[in-house]
Amino acid sequence: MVTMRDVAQRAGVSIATVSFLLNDTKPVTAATRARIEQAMVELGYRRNMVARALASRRTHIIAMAYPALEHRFGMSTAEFFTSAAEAARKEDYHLVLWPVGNDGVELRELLGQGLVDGVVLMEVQLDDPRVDVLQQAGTPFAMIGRTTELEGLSHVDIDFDTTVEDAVKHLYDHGHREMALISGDLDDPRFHAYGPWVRTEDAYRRVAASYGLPVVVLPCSDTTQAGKLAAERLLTEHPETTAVLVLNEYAALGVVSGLRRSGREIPADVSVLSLLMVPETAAMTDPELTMMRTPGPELGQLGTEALIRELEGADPLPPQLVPAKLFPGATVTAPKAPRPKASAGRRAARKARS
Amino acid sequence: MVTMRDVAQRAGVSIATVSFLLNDTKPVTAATRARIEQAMVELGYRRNMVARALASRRTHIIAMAYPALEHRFGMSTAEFFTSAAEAARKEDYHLVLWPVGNDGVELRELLGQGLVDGVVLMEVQLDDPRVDVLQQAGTPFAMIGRTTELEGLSHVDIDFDTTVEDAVKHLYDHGHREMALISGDLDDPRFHAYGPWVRTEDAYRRVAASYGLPVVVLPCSDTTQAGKLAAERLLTEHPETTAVLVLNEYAALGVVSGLRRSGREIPADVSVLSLLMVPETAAMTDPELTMMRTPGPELGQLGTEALIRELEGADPLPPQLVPAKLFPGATVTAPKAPRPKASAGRRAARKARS
DNA sequence: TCCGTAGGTCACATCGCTGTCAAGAGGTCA
DNA sequence: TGACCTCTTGACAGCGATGTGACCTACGGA
Repeated sequence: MVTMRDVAQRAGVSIATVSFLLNDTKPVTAATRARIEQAMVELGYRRNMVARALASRRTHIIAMAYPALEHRFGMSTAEFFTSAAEAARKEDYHLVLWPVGNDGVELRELLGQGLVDGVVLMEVQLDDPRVDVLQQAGTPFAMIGRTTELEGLSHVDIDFDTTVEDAVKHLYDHGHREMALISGDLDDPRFHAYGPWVRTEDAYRRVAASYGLPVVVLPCSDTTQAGKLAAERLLTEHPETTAVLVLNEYAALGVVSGLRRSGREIPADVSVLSLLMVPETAAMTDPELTMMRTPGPELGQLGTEALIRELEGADPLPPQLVPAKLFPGATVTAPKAPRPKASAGRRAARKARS
Repeated sequence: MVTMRDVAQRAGVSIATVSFLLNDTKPVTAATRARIEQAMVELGYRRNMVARALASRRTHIIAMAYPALEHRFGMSTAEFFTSAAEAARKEDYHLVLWPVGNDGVELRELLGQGLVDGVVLMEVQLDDPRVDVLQQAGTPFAMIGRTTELEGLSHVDIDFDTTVEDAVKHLYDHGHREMALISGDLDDPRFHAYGPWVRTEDAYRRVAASYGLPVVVLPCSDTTQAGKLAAERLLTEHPETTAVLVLNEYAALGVVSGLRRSGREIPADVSVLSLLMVPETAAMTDPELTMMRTPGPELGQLGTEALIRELEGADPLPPQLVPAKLFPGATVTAPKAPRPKASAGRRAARKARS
């Protein structure tokens, strides 16, 4: 293995000088620099990360802690990951995906080993034990998602309020007045405090009310199968529904099949709008789903940047909320028996909301 | 930070003794062991991986090198990853997902830094530049997939021959005689040497011929959209087809929509069988897809174990090929106009194949 | 009684790099 | 010429573990 000592020797300088050049910690004359750089090329020198980490107490590794057991690693997550990895590489960090349990035990173990400089936390719960672990360990971290208590925690998240607002507006503007939300299953212990589900459902209740709409919410877990069942239940319990919003992307696929299996045409009989989805998944149904596109790339990047700034001691990035943007597909249209335009009263109610 | 020195001091022994205990490298008296262990608990000692790595020249980190740019990280990949991570943890290794390019450049960089002990290679191409990089660097590695030249390379892979054989047999036994394979798009430069696609297509041509079936193969890339188009093309070019095998799981979803959009009932008019898929994806269509289930969990585990054995200097695990197993869904049934049972001649032809 | 052997323990060099502190080189100014 | 800077470079003490070689008991056998 070629070490710094070898390079220094060949360049006729001390290893300290090589280190200064490599880390840009002290100025080095152009001539010396040239000699060192040439020596490095000639010897094929590559700096040893482990030794560097030990000496500097910085590994330049960031772990993306992903609760692999509780959450399936789907397309959306993959998006977060790849964009985060890219952002990290730009700043000379390695981002790796680290599967950990939601309870924080494995995370504590990981931190104790001193292998990572910081952590990007995914799938954050409203009251997440992993946050305590990280704080206790004093490890810098950024959340993609957020806990209820946010005091000084750097985070980025989806702007659920705006997302839901835009989604409902889209349907409302098409003339829908009988909507339903197929939400998450908050009774499932794994998810009862899962931020995206709680926040989306809250937002929907608020927005629907402000539009003067009846509030219909059905729980549904995160599988296609569950989506099928939820769709069937919806049709029995609320046959008047003309448009349905679906929170989970896999459930959304099931809702489409479920509705169709029960004889409904999409979108002729029922419009469907998926609230958090990636284009790949939207393309899986026929017709292609209209969706709010999860801002995975943005959030992955922002979260990583926020963390790195903290690691580098730069000014912290302010927390950011990014809404999912509407991507029209072909599953939303006007309801069959068009209702009269919204009355002035309703509009007023909506304005008053604010 | 609590170091070994602190523990040693508190237990009244030298740090060497602590190290011996921790690594089980030399025997330690029960009494000494007890003292040390108590000291560790009291101080909350956790051994520093970085220092350990530097001194022992083993980081205990395994990278799963995934070509994130060329291949989408889908459900199947997630399965490989999680099962591999689990297997690694059992053997006291950390497995992390490391996104690298297919050309080997980033991989070379990663290896140079001395951060990983070994590499699990995913999505192997028939002639993979990453293999050269790994061999040059002298880094132990195991492949999930395989190159053409396998001389002494430890690997595990899907048994494409058996998988395709079983799949075709399933359809044949249902009475299908007009099949088609919607394969990978080998003209796409990213995939022209992608093992699974090449091997599956080869196997299919062989098996179909041995069954005396007409060989119909359509290229198709790995998206739902492409699957839809391929289905339409199939119906125009080979309207006689009664059963279709689909290689890529996302394409399979598209094939189902495509067929249905063209007015075909599934499975009444056309049977569909997906060749490499995970149950979650199979559940996304309606009716649920009949599939050959990708042996992701098995392969992830086997690959990791093979690598770890190599790292530990144990006897190498022999290369293993695992077939995908049939998971009946509801997309395969007998063709509408039942053909006469296979003639004796055909059966003979099949037997003769071997 | 003496020696050999094996089991336990310790001191210390080492892994490859960082970063502090000190010192050398060269220039400026009085 | 000497005092005083500034700009570069070097020596060296860590970082927290590993693992070799030496040493120090005990104990059994001759």
